[in-house]
Order: sequence, then structure tokens, then C-alpha cells
Amino acid sequence: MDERKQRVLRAIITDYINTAEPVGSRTIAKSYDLGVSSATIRNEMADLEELGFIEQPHTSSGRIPSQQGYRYYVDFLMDESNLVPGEINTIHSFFGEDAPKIDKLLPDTCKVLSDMSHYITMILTPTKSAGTLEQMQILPINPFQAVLIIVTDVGLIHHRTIDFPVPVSEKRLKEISQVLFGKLKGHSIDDVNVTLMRELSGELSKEMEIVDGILEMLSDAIKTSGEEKVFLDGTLNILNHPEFQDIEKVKEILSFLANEEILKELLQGRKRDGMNFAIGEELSHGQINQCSMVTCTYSFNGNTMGSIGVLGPTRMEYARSASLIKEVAENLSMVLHNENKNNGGKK
Amino acid sequence: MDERKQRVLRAIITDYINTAEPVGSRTIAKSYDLGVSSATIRNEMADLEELGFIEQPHTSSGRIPSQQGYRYYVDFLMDESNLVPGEINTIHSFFGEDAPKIDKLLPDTCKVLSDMSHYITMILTPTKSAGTLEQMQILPINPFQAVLIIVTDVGLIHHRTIDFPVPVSEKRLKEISQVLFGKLKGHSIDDVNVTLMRELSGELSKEMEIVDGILEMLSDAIKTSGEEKVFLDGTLNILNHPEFQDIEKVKEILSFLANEEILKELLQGRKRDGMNFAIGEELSHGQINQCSMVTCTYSFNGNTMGSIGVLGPTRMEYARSASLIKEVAENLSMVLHNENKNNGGKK
DNA sequence: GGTTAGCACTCGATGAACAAGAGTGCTAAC
DNA sequence: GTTAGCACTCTTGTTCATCGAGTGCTAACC
Repeated sequence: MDERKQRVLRAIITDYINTAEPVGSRTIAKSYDLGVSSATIRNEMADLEELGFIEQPHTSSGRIPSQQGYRYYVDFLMDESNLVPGEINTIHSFFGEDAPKIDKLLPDTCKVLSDMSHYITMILTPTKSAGTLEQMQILPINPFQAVLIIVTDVGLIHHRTIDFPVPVSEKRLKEISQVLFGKLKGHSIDDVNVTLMRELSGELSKEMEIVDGILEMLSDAIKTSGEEKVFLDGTLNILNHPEFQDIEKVKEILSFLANEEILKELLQGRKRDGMNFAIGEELSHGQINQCSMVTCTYSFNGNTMGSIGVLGPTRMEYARSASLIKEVAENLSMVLHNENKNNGGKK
Repeated sequence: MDERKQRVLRAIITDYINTAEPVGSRTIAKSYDLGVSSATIRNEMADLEELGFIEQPHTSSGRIPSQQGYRYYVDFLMDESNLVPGEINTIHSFFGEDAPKIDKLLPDTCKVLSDMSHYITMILTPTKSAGTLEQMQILPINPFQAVLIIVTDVGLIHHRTIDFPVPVSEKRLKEISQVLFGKLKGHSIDDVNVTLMRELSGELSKEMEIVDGILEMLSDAIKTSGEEKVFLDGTLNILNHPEFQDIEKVKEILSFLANEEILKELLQGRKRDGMNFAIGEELSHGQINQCSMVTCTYSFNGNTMGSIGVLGPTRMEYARSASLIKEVAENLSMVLHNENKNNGGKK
């Protein structure tokens, strides 16, 4: 891959991203300043095709980038994309003074990012291990049911109803709740497991009679409360792209994305390093093998905790998406950081 | 409208609902046993068209029902639709022994109904006035933030973060929470307004110093917690119907439905009587004037409280949808009734 | 007088034929 | 190594004829 081939490939991809039309040698010679004629570019294109970076939908049409081409692009060719000041302002003011309350923060961020990117956006909540139990309460509804409320240190709030097999009095529930909370406060939610609960059970039973099974139920409820969650927004953005004008295709993709487990998997799998690009079949799911996803992790006090992703056609604006996500992720991390400082500081 | 015209109209609508194709006189003469020739039916059809019940997409095509035709159909012609035993079983077992926990009940019901009907399904939660405050708790997160948790007598659970303008200690918050709950328990959430809160404020201030504004914030939070909510499911079902193969149309409808206020309005407007049919422009929104909606109220101890609706093309299976919704609404009402009896009975 | 058979007519859908245009690959000249 | 030129390919859009479903109307029928 000499210099000129790279420039040709970059031109092809840039043009195709903008127009969604196969791009021919003449277009490149005219619009991208390579200083050579279309014939020369044709020769380069033939080479690029042989190398697998571009392909021809049919003989005598222009070329479109292959998955491998996009991969090479994001790895080596992509320019830094500068967001326009207006966009940066939008993001800053969203995360500014009036940033949404903590429990609205993630879904609202998701919406902002999908509006700005014009792609499908998803955000994975912090990992279990990063969240510690900050508040816990069990509210009785009736003798057989109660609501468990959990607040983690990052401010995520969960509630869940619990069904008891035998009646539990309000008084008893209150006692259990208090003792439990006393023991569990500050622990990582990940730590709450059967073993810990057994230990507690031992301690607790000295103080009061514990109904069998209740602790297990609570332990279970707490654990599932701490599970990761995915917010999704902008699914309809997909309809704006010319590659998704086929109803069947759209149905397949959207119903695929309706499964939260799938979304989790998509985001979790790319949580290690900061910015990540997954192109077409790299996503490992046939339903979205004509899509690409750009993800970025966001952090909480320096600990990796969640990730943000936008999903669009393989012909997506990788550079711009990356810049957008990065900006959003940084701002989000900052807000979460401050939230937490308030927590610790003012208390 | 003599007997025969009615039979012809019914045949046309039935056929069109099944095939989505304009239906011709010959089809009717052949498949629907009217005992007359196609020529006679042609004459009747010309009359029906003049009366405004059917229309012709273009000269020399078959006829399709007009909105007025559908209206006449649901008002006078529609047969009772019998669900097949399998369907009834599905519904019964969903609402049976292992019915979802109360806070999952409505969204899950929504999903079941959309799966069975193949249309978009929405459920409006109980009206404010029907729900009384059963449980309330304020959990401190930090001096400036707390979580308000509300459980209504129908088992709906809401949580909301509250930002205080000035720090409030945990102890103080606990006191306020307890006193407030003591006063408000059993009241309708609708009753919680500034006036009541002022009164309470007077009483409370004898017992403790109340930070200005806190009560208003709480009042506000409680009120919005009691607001109606809409669950939506099966939006992708729309893609299965031949009248929605146009991406633009689909985009318009789905983004229209993404607005929860709109959904509320759609369901609230039809909450008075039990079963309700709204056809095309009767829905009063251009975006969905090619859709129809069947709604049914469900009740709680005999009090009207919420409503269920399915939205499909005007060419929808009105009879079947009505039967489905009715069955679901009745079962739902029953489960909610029992829930409540448990509440009262066992406590 | 209502019903029906027959027939001419309309109009969308389908598909073939054709021209236009975009783009390529190859060759030969620079 | 680069480029101009050209023949060739393939898609796209258009025109045109055909087909068929379905109608409306008329005249005959019971």
C-alpha cells in the first residue's frame, strides 16, 4: 500500500460515505486532488480491488469499500473529525448546570447522542462490580409482598417486588431490612451472594428468627438489581439511510435490537479498550452484518464502568461518530465524577 | 340499506380484511353465498359506492371499504369473533397462577396482546384518582438528593430523585418522611396538592422545623409519580402489513407513536365507555389516519381505571381484536381485583 | 321489475425492446 | 509510469404492447 493507493482508498471511502453511491475513477480524479488522471486512478482501483479493500457491485459500476476497506480506513486512514462549535456547545450545555438528574442522565444522554449522530445509540450502565450499595430499603406492600429498593453509589436506582412464600410482618421486615442494610452498605453489589448471605443469616439468627428462604430471595433480588442495563434510542434513525429502505431488512434489524440481552452482549464485548470500531461481520451477528458500531467506554473515578455505542450502516461517518461519542463519554464521565464527589464531599 | 346490501358490504369488508386486495364482484359471487350473480352484485356495489361505504382505487378495479364503510361494519355488521381455544388458553395461563408480579403485569400484558393481535398495543395505567397512596418512603442519597418511592394501592411503584436547594440531614428527612406518610397514607394521590401540603406544613412545623420549599417539592414529586403512564409494545408489527411497506409512512407513524403524551391522549380520549372503535380520521391525527384503534377499559374493583388499545391498519380484524382485548381486559381486571383482595384480606 | 349474460371499455401490472449514461479494462502512444 | 482513447458492460429509465381483472351498460330473460 503506497501513499497514493492510500489516498485513493481514502477518497473512495469518504465519497461513498457522503453519497452512498458507488464511486468511479472520474469522480475521484475530479473532486479529490490527487494530481493524476482518471485512467491512473482506474489502475490503482484495480489494484485496491485485488487487495480486497474495495469491490464492484457489478462490472462497469463504480467501487464501494469492502469491510476490509473500512477496517483499513479506521485503523490507518481516518482523519480526526472536528465537531462544529455548535455541536460541542450542545453537548456541553446538556452536561452543564442543568444536567438531568442522575436517574435520567443515561437515557437522556442516549437520546441526545442519537439525535446528534443520526444513528442508533445505546448505553450500557455501569458494571456490577463498580457499583456499591449506598441505600437499601424494603417496603412492605402486604404480608406476602414487598418492594426492594436499591440505590448504588453511582446513583442508579432499582426497585423490585418480592413475593414471600409465607407472610412476613411489617415489623419483622423492617428489622431484617435494617440489619441487612447495616451489613451490606458500602459493599459491592457483586459481593452479595449466597455465601455472604449465609454468614449474615448466622449472625442475624442470633438476633431474631429468620424465615427460611427470605434471605436467599433478597440476595437474589439485590443481585439482579445490580445487573447491567442498556438504554437504547434513535432506532428510527435507521430508516433515514438509503441502505435500509427494505422493510424486511429493517424488521430484521429492529427486532434483533429489541432484545436487551443482545444489546448487552454487543456493548460488553467491546468494553476493554477505549474507542472501538466493529465493522459488519465483526459484530458477529448476521442480522446486523451490514452495520457497524463505534463504541467508547466511559468511566467513573477512573474505573471503567460502562460503554456507549452508536450503530449505523457500515457506510457510517466513523470519524464524526467517534468524535461525538468521545466528547459525550468524556462529559458523562466528568458529570459522574462530580456527582460522586458531591456524595462523598458534602456528606 | 336492505338486507342484501348489508350482506354484500359485509362480504367486501371481510374479504378485504383477509386479502388486502380490492375485491371484485366475481369474487363475492363465488366465495360468499349470496345466491345472486356477479352482475347483480355489481349493481349493489355501484349503490354502495354511491352511499359512500366503499370506494374504487381506480376505475375498473375492485372495491375497498371506505372509512364510513368500516364504521357501518363495526356498528352494525360485525360478527362476534370466537377466539380459538388455544388463544383463550394462552391468555388464561398468562393471567393464571404465575401471573407476573404487579409491576411487570402491565408491560407483560402489553407484550402478550401485541404478540397475539399482531398489532401495536398500548396500555394506559390507572388514572390518578383511582390510586391511593399505600407506601411512601424518602431515601437520602446525599444531603442534596433523595429518592422518593411511592407505592399505590394497585401496586404500581414509582421512584424519583429529588434535588434539595439546601442540605437536608438524614435524620430530618426521616422525620419528614414518617410524618408525611402518616398523614398521606390511604389518600388518593389526586388529593395531594399544594393546599393539603400547606395544611400539613402548618401541623408539621409545630413538631419540627421545616425547610422552606421541601414540602412543595415533595408534593410535586408525589403528584407526578401518580401520573398516568403508557406501555407500548409490538410497534414492529406494523411492518407486517402490506399497507405499511412505505418507509416514509412507517417512519412517520412510529415517530408519532414515540411520544408518550400522544399515546396518553389517544387512550384517555376513549376511556368512557367499554369497547371503543376509532377508525382512520376519527383518531384525529393525520399521521395515523390510515390506522384504526380498538380500545377497551379495564377496571379495578368496579372502578374504571385504565384502558387497553390496539392500533392497526384501518383494514384490521376488528372483531378478532375486540374479542382479544375484551378477554385480556377482563382477565386483567380480575387479577387486579384479586391482588387488591389479598392486600386487604391478609393484612 | 329485478336478475343475468354478454360485451366493450378502462386501467394497472408485466415484460420486452431500446436508448442513455456511467464506468470499466485494455491498448497504444507519450 | 502515465494518460488518452475506445470498445465493452451493465444498470436505469422509458416507451410500448399485451394481458387480465374488473367495471358499466345494454339487452334479454324469468
